[in-house]
Amino acid sequence: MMHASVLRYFREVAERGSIRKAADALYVASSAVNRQILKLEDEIGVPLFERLPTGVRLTSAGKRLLRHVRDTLNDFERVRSEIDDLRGLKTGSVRIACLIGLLAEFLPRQVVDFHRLYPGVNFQLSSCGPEQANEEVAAGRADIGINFTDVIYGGFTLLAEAPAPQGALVAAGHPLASQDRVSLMDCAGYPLILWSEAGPLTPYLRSALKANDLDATPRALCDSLEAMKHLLRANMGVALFSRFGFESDIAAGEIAHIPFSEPFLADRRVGVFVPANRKLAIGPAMFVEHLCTAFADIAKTDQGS
Amino acid sequence: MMHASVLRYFREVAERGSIRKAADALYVASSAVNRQILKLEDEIGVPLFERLPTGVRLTSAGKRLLRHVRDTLNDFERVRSEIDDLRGLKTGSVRIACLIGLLAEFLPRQVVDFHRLYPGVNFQLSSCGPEQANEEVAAGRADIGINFTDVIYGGFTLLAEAPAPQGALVAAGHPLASQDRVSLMDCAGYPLILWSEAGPLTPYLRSALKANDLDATPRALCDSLEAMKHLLRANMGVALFSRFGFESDIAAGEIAHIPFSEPFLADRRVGVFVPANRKLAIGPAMFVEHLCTAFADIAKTDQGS
DNA sequence: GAGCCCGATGCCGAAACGGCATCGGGATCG
DNA sequence: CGATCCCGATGCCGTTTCGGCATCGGGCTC
Repeated sequence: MMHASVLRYFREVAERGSIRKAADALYVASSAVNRQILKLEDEIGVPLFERLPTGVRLTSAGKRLLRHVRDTLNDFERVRSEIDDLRGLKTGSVRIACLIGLLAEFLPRQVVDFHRLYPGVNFQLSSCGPEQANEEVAAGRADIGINFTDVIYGGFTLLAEAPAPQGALVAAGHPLASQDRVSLMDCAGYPLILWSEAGPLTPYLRSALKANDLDATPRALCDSLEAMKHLLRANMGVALFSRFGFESDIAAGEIAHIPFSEPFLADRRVGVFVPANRKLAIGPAMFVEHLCTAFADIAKTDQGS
Repeated sequence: MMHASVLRYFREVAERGSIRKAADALYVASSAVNRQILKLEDEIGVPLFERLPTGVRLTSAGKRLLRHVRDTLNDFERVRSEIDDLRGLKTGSVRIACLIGLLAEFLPRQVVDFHRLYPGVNFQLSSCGPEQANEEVAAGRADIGINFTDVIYGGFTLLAEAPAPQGALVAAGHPLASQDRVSLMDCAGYPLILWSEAGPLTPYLRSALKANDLDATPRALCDSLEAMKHLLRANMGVALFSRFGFESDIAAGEIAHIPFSEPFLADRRVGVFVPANRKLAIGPAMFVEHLCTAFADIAKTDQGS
């Protein structure tokens, strides 16, 4: 028992007005209950019961304490069943609208971690562009959103954020791979592998290309991270992305991520958000806490580097 | 400690993020703290901390539990200090506006009982007629009122009530003393000892006197219970009152109380009331609970007879 | 006055707790 | 790359606490 048994003893005695009756109901000897009550009164310093010939009755101090004990035990029961629900399989699902980059590696890792503790929770992961994520959450099609912080405006609560520097992704042998920083202009000189025709970088990219009088047609346009990785590994060109989604390839040394030198690109951040004024069910609430610590880890690691 | 020490251990570990640090702060061996945490996790059935090389960190279940533990310990501290305040002498006073009858014997007895437990609480007892008691409380000059229930109207909360049958008080040897019931008319035939010129009974009394063509002048008019008792013991006449205020003399056999046969007089009730929507300080709140149990005792005793 | 039920208490074995020493593993620093 | 440090985990043991049993004294009931 997490809570001292004297709490249950006290409550039972208070409710039955008799130490012996309470002891019977608790399946312990009345002497044990009696001693716990005496010890409790000694600790509080005030009699909690008045002794009548027919049993005991709460004093005013006892009544006050009983409120506390009831609240405590009831609240504990609630907490306990909340946690039990999570561990078991009674709890519904957590729906997350997430940027494709974090959906690829980061989020599944978090889901796996969480699932180890709470195997009963189901997940629904939707990949979204920065324009859609907010709407998915606002429309109630997702419980939790992950998006760039600069587009998380009113109506949402930002719970955690972490740096997500944009940069160039290239194969290990690519000329850019050895640089510390690259500018958009640097990238414009190479064949490009782009996610889609219109991403958040597109306007800047177009102007950079136009300024250098280069062809605006990317070498490859694909909406699959896996395909993109293949193309990158084959040195087909330069992709523009955050490092999320490529972490394992970067760690393996096959792909390099070089942050942009432009601050407005290098300083982008991603965050976890939920609708303001919507109370999360217990499953999403627990997972969101898990997510937040993961984000805090990213932020700390990044700060340290 | 009323609450299991594991609560404090858990909170300390959660806040310091380290079992050893927590153990140092708690002045116990780290192994003891560690074991309590392990046992707790075993009971809950879910890890509460993730173990990092640098210490521990709460899981989402742990965070949920921490909220509960914090609430519990904080609330307990509050309850404890409330009770301590009462037992000690830090708490202010309890002001009671009370009908003269209950102020004489009943209320002092309750005050003495209460004072035995909580010697730090001071009292201010005001004797009031039925017209004044409500006003004293409403005006904030008293925290608690005791009055006839039929004049406790809106704006007050009636917390407890008990029968207060009105009747005739006479010396032991008086002709009425042997009767079970008396009517107002019976009394009108004897010299009267009245509290004041205008009490709640006055109109009925006057009409009874007038109907019998008797003198409306009472033999004695006095606003002191002590004086009234002396006059009664000397067989100076009949007093009209509830038995409250004369209990010891009745028990001693010197004075007799004969309830009225008229239901609207015999069925009068007195009650404890407080202003609706005013939060009582802890002292008055505790005393009012004490009072309520005392009233319940009266009601029960009376019902049994 | 006998019997009954109440809480309180002495006694004893069982269980829980805390302290000490130690282990193994990851982080850190020279 | 190894020495060191700090972390949580664990085996061992003395102490404390807890619960069960029997009993006591005091009101209440019949």
